[in-house]
Amino acid sequence: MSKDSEYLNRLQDYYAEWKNIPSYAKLCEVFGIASKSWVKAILTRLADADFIERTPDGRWIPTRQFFSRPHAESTVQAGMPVSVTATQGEYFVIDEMLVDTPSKTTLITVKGDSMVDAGIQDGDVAVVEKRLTANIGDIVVAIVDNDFTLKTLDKENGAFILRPANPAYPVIRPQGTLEIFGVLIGLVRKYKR
Amino acid sequence: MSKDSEYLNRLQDYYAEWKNIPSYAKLCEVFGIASKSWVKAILTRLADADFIERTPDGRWIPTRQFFSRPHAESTVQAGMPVSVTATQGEYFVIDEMLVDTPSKTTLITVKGDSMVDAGIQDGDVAVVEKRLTANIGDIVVAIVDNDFTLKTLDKENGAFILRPANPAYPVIRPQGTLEIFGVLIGLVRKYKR
DNA sequence: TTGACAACAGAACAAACGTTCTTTATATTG
DNA sequence: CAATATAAAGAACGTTTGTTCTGTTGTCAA
Repeated sequence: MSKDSEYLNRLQDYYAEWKNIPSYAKLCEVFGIASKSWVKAILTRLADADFIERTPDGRWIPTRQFFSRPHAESTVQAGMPVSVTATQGEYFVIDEMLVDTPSKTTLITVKGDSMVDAGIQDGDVAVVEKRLTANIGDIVVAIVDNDFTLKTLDKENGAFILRPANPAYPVIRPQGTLEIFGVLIGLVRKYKR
Repeated sequence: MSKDSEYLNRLQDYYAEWKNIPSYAKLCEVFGIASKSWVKAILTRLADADFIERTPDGRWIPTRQFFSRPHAESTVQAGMPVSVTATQGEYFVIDEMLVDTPSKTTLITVKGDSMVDAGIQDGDVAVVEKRLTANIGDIVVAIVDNDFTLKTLDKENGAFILRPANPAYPVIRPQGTLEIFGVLIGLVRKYKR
């Protein structure tokens, strides 16, 4: 049982690199053991624990749970340091956390720094749910005069306006069409190594 | 050439359902043909077109391009807006983008606003790769006097210091132990609906 | 000290797999 | 109409795969 989580880790790392679950022979290498039959026993237990499953052809494939990451709720404090409990327990799948409706969700890379004060930087990836309406205060991807732009939706004298979150940029007061492409529901940033 | 895109479609559909590329025999079914050698010829062409590739073990795996969808909205750009990159694939697109080594990656919810100027807000989820060393300039999760904290690592007079990204917070100059828990490699934010 | 169990190793084997080579049918093109 | 390319079928074959069954080793409790 305890060793199985180590085997799972190795399998996850292998999968992250190669995007498949290899043959038993290869898994002997990955796991650092010499017996194919034992590899099978391990995989069977991982399947019982619902980390992997088999296709009708008998090939092993990962389940959703395979991609879950340990989540240390409120362990880290970015403000004043505070005593902390150990990390354990909860697991999260990043995609499930951000995406509710895959067919309506699209990823858009943010260009420019017009939303820096909202914590949205150049190069961040916005998770956008495509829909035609939004509420005041939502951060929306709008199509203004045939251009996509990411701004906060607001209302001024009965007309919709788009507020940047950066004083260096002007408020956009669309004359003519203000078409909503979608609403910002998530944000992803990757730091380069 | 023209038929290959049909075969690619079928392969994409199969992959979406089973998350792997099956044997040549199975692909005969999927493609609706009867010849394994022709399957191989097709896959070889798809590999030349960079939709799939092979692991060192000879197994076929999809490339990034395999998941890319033709996006109808062509590149609209001007001013300060955005570029659109639509993606297919229900799960683990974002995960794959952020996580290189699953076994060393953990998620931590950020508390406080000491890093707001770095675009890190209260409630954001930090994607942290656990390791003991970091470079100057990295944003790290450090253990200072038994407390976790998220700060930028810097050096001052030969000693490591932790800089917040908010002038309202003081620079931390650890006397005694400065232990690195991990390095920030990604950030995820979810906007409430 | 013995017995039981968990954690592996190893061998044996049929079925499946990928590869290569040869052949055939259908279009295309000049 | 002939030459040629494309799209596939099919057979042959050595290798790999998953599976099952039988051993081996270490540990720990009775």
